Amino acid sequence: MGDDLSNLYMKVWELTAQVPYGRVTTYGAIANAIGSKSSARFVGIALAHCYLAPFYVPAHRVVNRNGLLTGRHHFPGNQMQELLENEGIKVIDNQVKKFKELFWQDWEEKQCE
DNA sequence: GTGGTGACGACAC
DNA sequence: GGTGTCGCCACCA
Repeated sequence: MGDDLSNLYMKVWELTAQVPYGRVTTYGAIANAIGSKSSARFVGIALAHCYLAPFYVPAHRVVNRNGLLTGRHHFPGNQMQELLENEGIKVIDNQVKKFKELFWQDWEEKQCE
């Protein structure tokens, strides 16, 4: 594939884009899905470059293991929280309410090999 | 080619 | 149970 962008970044973006409306996921879950479970940091970096993705990446649905909106500082103002609340997700004290219930990790197993 | 960095996670104390 | 520390792997200067 002649992808100019790194395949790892692309994986993170695709997995993030698979998160359905009103659901959230974690960096570790994505890291585990791309095969680098120990590199949850890399997921955050990939989302930080989500503007490079050729499609819309709901990065606001990705929070840390504690359900905290650690990445909201990278959004203009409190857009991240507004987007989550717009989807019916209650955010209190920068933390997703009922995060454990809204947590979603049912990645589509796209086995092409 | 090397060093530093980063939207985190797990473990130790 | 909170805090501190290390690890981790790809990107950027």
